Amino acid sequence: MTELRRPLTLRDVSEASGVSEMTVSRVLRNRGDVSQATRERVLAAAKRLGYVPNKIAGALASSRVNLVAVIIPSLSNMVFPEVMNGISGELEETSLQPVLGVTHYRPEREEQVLYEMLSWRPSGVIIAGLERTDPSRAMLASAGIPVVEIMDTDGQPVDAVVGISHRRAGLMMAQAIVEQGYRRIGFMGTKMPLDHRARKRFEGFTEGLAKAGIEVADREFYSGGSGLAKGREMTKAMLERTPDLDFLYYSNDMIGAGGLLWCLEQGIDVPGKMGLAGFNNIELLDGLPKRLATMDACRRQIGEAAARIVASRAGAAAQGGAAAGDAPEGGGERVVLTPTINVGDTLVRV
Amino acid sequence: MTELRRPLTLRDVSEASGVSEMTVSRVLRNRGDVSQATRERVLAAAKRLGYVPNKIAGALASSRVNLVAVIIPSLSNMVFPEVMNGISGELEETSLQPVLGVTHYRPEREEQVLYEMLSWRPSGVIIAGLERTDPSRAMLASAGIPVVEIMDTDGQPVDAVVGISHRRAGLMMAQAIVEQGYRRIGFMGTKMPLDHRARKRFEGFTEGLAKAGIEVADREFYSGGSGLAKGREMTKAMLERTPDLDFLYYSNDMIGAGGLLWCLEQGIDVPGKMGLAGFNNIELLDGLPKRLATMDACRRQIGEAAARIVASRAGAAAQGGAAAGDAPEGGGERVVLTPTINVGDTLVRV
DNA sequence: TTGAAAGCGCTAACAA
DNA sequence: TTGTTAGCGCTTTCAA
Repeated sequence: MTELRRPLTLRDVSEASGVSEMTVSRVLRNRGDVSQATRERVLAAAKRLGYVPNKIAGALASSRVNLVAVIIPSLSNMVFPEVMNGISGELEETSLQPVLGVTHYRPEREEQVLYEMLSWRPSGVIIAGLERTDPSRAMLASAGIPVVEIMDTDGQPVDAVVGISHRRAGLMMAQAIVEQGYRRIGFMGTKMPLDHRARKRFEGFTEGLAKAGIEVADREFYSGGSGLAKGREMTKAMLERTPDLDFLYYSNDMIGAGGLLWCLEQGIDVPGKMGLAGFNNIELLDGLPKRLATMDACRRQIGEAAARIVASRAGAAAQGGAAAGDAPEGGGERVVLTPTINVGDTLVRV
Repeated sequence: MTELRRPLTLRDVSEASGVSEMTVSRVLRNRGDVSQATRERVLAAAKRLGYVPNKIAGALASSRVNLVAVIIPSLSNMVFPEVMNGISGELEETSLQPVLGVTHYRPEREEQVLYEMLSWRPSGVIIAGLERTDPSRAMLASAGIPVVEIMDTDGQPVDAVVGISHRRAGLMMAQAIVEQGYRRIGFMGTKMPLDHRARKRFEGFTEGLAKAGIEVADREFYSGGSGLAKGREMTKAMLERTPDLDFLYYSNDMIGAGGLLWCLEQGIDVPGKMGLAGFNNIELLDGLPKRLATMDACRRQIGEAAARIVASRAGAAAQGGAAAGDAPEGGGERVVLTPTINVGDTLVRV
């Protein structure tokens, strides 16, 4: 194998195969009519040389980039990998490729990441949440590409939106809890300014309780990883502080699972004396001694629906539908999924 | 806000500010000397218009791309998000950006992803594992950029490598187990052809046992997600089949945790009658009723070290060190980290 | 400190 | 079916 001094170009393949650059380009992209004989010669030459096309040049020339920017707050959160899987699963059918950016829940970081990704002129953006800085919103609005905001539908999207209403999710859970006769309810969750969706669930939750004339009896907020251990600690602390609670609502399954394990160890009668519920329906729950009640946030479906929107609009644009920037090109799709309660073993008293 | 018909270019900023394109470019990249007055006019115009530079054109012109391709098998695996965090943490100090590709443990998918990413001419590649198809290896070898293979050091890298010896990890665990007097040992793990690192740990493990004249008494392999539930099922099945086992070694913490929960529910004396160990030292373990013995795979450190190698070499190249393709440019770094056993509560008999 | 010209590697559009 | 020409938006290089 010869050591190369520089990356190969189309011209190298052209010379090696005795076919014009243009025709080589056609062969490699499967565009236009090329005779079988020529095609084979080109392919053979490209393979022999180990040619890898330069998408940068291609993208500049064609002003077409098969990238979709996906911007999420975190990878550690369990939630997002599954959304990602939905997105990539759906995009595999197309020529689009997801490119991931992570913001760590920091708005200014989101701004940077967005700027960075938009400067690659992707074919679309899928971005978590609806809350963002004005500059971020302005960038999205003027990018001239499909923008899908995901996870949450409580707010004003820039363009399309796919998600669930977290407010409604909280409200539904409150109703289910009240229906089961629980009255002294404690809440544990992440510090709110960071996590808007958790905040909205909490707001919906208190609203739901209020309808039954109930207030949250105790609450605690934490920051840092959503671990089992955190759930244990907080649960212990809360029950020592407010021993007469009969229900614990957690803003995510991970801390909920920690709380559940702690309660079971203490020999607390679950769900007889104490009910528990989390949020997200993570796979983990299936393996616990009792299944924590929770709510399915439709993560995979959200990813899939978002990807479909981008793919269909990007496809239409590529096939020469509306000109770039031609006003809201049919856009503004609004997909509101309905989360379902998974009662598990910790909500319904038998 | 005026609706735009096309993406803004440098020329637009140039016209709006009355400064040449070249000088605008200098301002926006902080290169070369520009008077304070000019700089301010340009910046103001760019901001007012909402200009976002086109990196595609920039990259083509400068043949410099601030992207690092990161290729991993899965996002669901717990392991990789933390490696990713290590990588992005380290790259935040530089101008490099990680771009993620996921292979789902499929070699042919790896080949595609690699081809796709290399066609964007990234400044480096960080890729999990050492086992890959010949075409993949060829692409990496001839890309003319730093390549860091991570996680595993048992094998022949293309260029640099950062990781642990999984063979040695398995062997160490075997020794620790034997030292504690366990003799009837069962193994549970993923189906091997998929997961080379799990395979190597298993090989090292059997080798370690063999040194003590012991063989694995029972084994079971599964495919599909590494869930708590899987660990429960398998553990139950194995202990019904081979009731006299006194130790269970799991190829990952998740199934190990499931097994542990099951054993505790059954009232099995852990670690007196039955020891257990997993692999990875995931955060989850801290919240279990007993902490599963495990091994720290140095995930974050691996990500950091890999990113440092890419950053330092990419930096050197950009500053005009060796010409591209100039033979192994100082490369071939080899970072072998040493995993440590975390004995938890399930390995050491008191 | 600023500007003008050339060209990065590819593809669109048109010609043969 | 194949080839030619121009140019995508920026940066490099060189001149002023």
